[in-house]
Amino acid sequence: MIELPAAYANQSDLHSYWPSRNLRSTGLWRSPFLTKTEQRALERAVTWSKRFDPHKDLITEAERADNLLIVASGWAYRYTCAPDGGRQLTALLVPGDVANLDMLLFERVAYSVRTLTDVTVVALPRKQALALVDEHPGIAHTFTGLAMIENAIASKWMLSLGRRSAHARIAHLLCEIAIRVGIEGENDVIFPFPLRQEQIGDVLGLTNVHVNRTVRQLRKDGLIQLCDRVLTIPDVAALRYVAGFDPSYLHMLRHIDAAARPTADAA
Amino acid sequence: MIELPAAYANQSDLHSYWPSRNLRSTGLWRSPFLTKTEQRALERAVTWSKRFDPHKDLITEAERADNLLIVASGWAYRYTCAPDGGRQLTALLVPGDVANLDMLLFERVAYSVRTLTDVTVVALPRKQALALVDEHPGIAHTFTGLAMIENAIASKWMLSLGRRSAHARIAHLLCEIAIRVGIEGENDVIFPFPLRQEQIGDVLGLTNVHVNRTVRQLRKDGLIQLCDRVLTIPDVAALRYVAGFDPSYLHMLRHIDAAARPTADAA
DNA sequence: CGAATATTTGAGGCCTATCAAAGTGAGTGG
DNA sequence: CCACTCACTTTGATAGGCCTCAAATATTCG
Repeated sequence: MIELPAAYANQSDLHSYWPSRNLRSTGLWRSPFLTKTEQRALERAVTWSKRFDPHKDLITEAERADNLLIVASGWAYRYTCAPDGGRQLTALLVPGDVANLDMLLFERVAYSVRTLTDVTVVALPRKQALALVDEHPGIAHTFTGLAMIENAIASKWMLSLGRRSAHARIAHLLCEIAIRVGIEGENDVIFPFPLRQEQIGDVLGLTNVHVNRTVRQLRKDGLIQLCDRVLTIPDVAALRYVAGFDPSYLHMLRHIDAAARPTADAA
Repeated sequence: MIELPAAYANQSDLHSYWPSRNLRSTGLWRSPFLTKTEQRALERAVTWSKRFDPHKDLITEAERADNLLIVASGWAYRYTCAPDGGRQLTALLVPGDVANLDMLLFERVAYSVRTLTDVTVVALPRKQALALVDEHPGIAHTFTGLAMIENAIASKWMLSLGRRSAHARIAHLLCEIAIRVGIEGENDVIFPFPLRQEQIGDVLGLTNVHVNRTVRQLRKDGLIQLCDRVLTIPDVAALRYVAGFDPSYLHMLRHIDAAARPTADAA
C-alpha cells in the first residue's frame, strides 16, 4: 500500500474526500460569480441530501428528473450506452459538480449517472432552483458557467477520442483529473484515483485490455504509478508532454471579464 | 446534378439557405423561452452583421472574443487541433446556432470557428448580451438551453467517437444533421450537405480515405446518396437503424416543464 | 476463506491508418 | 474552347493499433 501525504491522513475513506475545496479549479465551490448572499441562498434551498454506495445509479436515462443534484463528496460519472451495448462515459463528476444541470430546462435527461465511490448528493427541486436563477444573477451565471466548462471539457474529450493515441488519451485524462481535483505541484503528485481500468476505457473509447497494456507501458516509462486506486505522477510536465495537455481550458472561469463579476451584494 | 425539391428552387446559393426557419428543431429561432418582446430586444441589440466566404476563420483559438456571434445563414464549425496536427471538429453550426456562447463568461475561447459555406454572422457585444441576459429571463434561459443542447449533442458525438463503427458514426451524423436542419419525412429525404469527406472524418475521428470507403459502402447498400454536396436518404428509418439513432435528444427543448416557459410578456 | 471482481498476459485478427497515385470536377486564363 | 491548376474523391497496397477471445493471476469483500 502506497503512503499518502499527510493531507489525507485523518480521512477514513480514501475515495470520498479531497484535501481542500479551496484548491479546486472547477465546480460550484469555485464559482467567481457568487456573492455571499447567493451562496447562502443556494445552501438554504437544499431540501435533502443523501449518501449513495459506490456503483449505484443516481439517475437513469429517460427517467423524470425533478431535482438538481449536486455532488457534495465522492466521485460519479455520466454515461450513455449504444444500442449494441457499448458504453461511453460523457462526464466525470467530482465534488462541486452538478450531476444533471440540464434538468433545469429539460424534464428528462438523455443519460444516466452512476457513483464511483461513496457519494453524498445534495438536492434542489427544479422549481426552487429556477427561482434562484431568476432572482440571483450570480447563480444564473454560475450554472451557465458550469455548463460551459462542461462543454470545454467535452471538447477535449472529443479531441482525445477522435485524434489521440491510447497513450496520449490516458495521459490527458490523468492530467485533467489532477487539476479538477485541486492538485498542484510539479513532482511526485499523488492522489486517490477511484476509476477502474474498464471505466478509463469507457471514458476514452478503449477496451479494458488495451487500457491495461497502455497503463502498464506508461508505468514502465516512469510516467505514472497507478495501484490500489492511488495515482502518482512523478513528473507532471513529462506527462503533460505526452498528453499534449494545456490546462488553460480548465481555468477559464478565473479569466472572466470584470463585467460578469458580482460587484455588489444584492439583498 | 441531382434535382432538388421545390423548396430550394428559387435559392441562388444551394449551401447558404434552408427551406424554412420554422422547421428547425434546435437553435435560437426555435427557443420556446423567448417572448415577442425578448425577440425584438435581441434583434435590436445586434450591432453588425457580416458575410464571410467559405473556409474562413470567424474565430481563432486563444484570440480575445468580444462579440457574441450568431450564425444567421450558412454552415460553420468549431474545431480544435492536437499538438501533432490532428484536427477534431467539436461542433457543427447551422443557422440559428451561436458560434461562441462561452464568450459570455470567458474572455478567450479554446477553439476556432471556421465557415463551411458562405456565412452571414450577426454580432452582439458582450456587454449588451450580458445586459439582455440580466434583464430578460427568457433570453437567459435561451442561452442556457443552447449550451445544454450543445452538451447533449457533444455527448452523442463522444458515444460515436468512442464506441461506434465507422458506418454507424457516419450514419448517426447524417441523421443528426437531417433533424437539426429541419428536415422531416421518412422517404427520399433530400437536402444540401456542404461537408467534405475530410471534414466528416474530422468530426468522426476517421481519415478521409476511410470516410470515402465507408460512404461508398453506405451508398452501395442503398442507405444514402451523397454527391455534388447533396445528400439523399431514401429510407430514414433504415439509416437510423444502422446508426442506432434516437432523435429525442434534439427535441428536449420541446418538452420543458411548464414552469420554465414564459408566461407573460414583460415590458 | 471462498466467490466475485479486477488486473494481467497471450495469441490471432480486423478495422482503420498510412502512403501513394490515379481519376474527377470546377474554375482560370490563354 | 481548350490547356492547366487546384481541390476533392476514388482506388490500391501495406501496416499497425486496438479489439476479441481466452485464461491465469491478483484483489476485494462478505
